[in-house]
Amino acid sequence: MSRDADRLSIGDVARATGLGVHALRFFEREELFLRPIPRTAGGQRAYDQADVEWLLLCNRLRESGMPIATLRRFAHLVRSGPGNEPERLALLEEHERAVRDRIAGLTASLEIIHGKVVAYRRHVRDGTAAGVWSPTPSPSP
Amino acid sequence: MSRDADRLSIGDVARATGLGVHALRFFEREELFLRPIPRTAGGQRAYDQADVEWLLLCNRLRESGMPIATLRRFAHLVRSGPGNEPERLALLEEHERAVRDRIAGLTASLEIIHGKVVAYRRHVRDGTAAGVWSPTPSPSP
DNA sequence: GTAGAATCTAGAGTGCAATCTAGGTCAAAC
DNA sequence: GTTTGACCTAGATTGCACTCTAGATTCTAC
Repeated sequence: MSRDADRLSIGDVARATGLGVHALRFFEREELFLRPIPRTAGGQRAYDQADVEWLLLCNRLRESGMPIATLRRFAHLVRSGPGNEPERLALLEEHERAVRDRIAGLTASLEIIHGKVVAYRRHVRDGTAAGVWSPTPSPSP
Repeated sequence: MSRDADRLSIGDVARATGLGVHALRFFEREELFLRPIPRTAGGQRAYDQADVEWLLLCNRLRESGMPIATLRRFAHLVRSGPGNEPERLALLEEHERAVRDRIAGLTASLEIIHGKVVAYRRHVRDGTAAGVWSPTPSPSP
C-alpha cells in the first residue's frame, strides 16, 4: 500500500489552517467536523482537502463571533445530509445579522473613540483642554 | 448633614450604566475608576455623575474590544493628572487602529458569509446546489 | 534498526471577565 | 422600632475556548 498523497496529517492541517494541533483535536471532540475523521492503521488522523476547506470556513465563522455551540449545530445540519437546507440558511442569516450588528456597534464606538483622539490631538498640539480629562473635580476623559 | 442629592448609590450607577453591581465592585478592585470612590459613614459607595460618564466611556472602550488591562493603563494615566496627554493619545490612537482592523476583518468575513447565504437562498428557492455542502464525498458548506 | 520528530489519549490548567455565595451590616419606609 | 431591601467583604465559581501535560506509540530518515 502506498501512502495516499491526498492524506493530510494533523500537522499538515495545522499549517494549512493556522489552527494548532490541540485545537484540531478539540474541534473533533466538539464534533465540529463534517465527518468522523478517519485514522491510519497506526491510529493517526488522516484529513483531506475538504476538511481543510471546511476549517477555513470555520475560521471565518469563529473570527466573526460564532460560538462553538452554533458552529456545531451547523456542522450537524450539514452532516445529516440534504433536506435541512432551510435550517442551514436560517442559521447563516441569523449569523449574518449578528455580524452586521457587531459592525454597526463597533462603528458607533469608533466614532466616539475617534472624537476623543481628535480632541487629544488638538489638546497636545495647542494646549486647549476641551474634551480631555483633567484630574479633579470633574473628569472628562 | 443633609443627604447629598448628587450622591449615587451602587444600584443607581448600575441602572445608569447597564453594568451590574458585581461588575462595579470588580471595576473598583481593578482600579478602573478615575478616583478612589468615596464611602458614606456606613461604608457604602457614593458615586457621582462624573463616575457615570467615565463608566459610559468605559463601556464603549470595552465593547469595542479594549482589554481591562489597557483600560486600567488609561485610567491610571488620567488619574495621574496633566502632563501625560501624549501617552493617553497614543493609547487611544492604538485602540482606534485596533477597532478599524477589527471592523475590516469582520467586513471580510461578512462578505464570505453573505456569499454562503446567497448560495443557500438560491439553492432553497430553486434546487441548484452550487456553493452549498452536500454530504459526501466532497462537502462544500 | 534506530534516533528523533510527530502523533496519540485523557485529563488538567490557563486567561479573561465577570458573576455569584455566604454571612453579615446599613438604611428607608412603615 | 422593626421589617425589608440594598449594600458590604472576601473569596469561590462560572463560561468560553482553547492550551498544555504526561507518558506512550508511530512514523520518517538515516
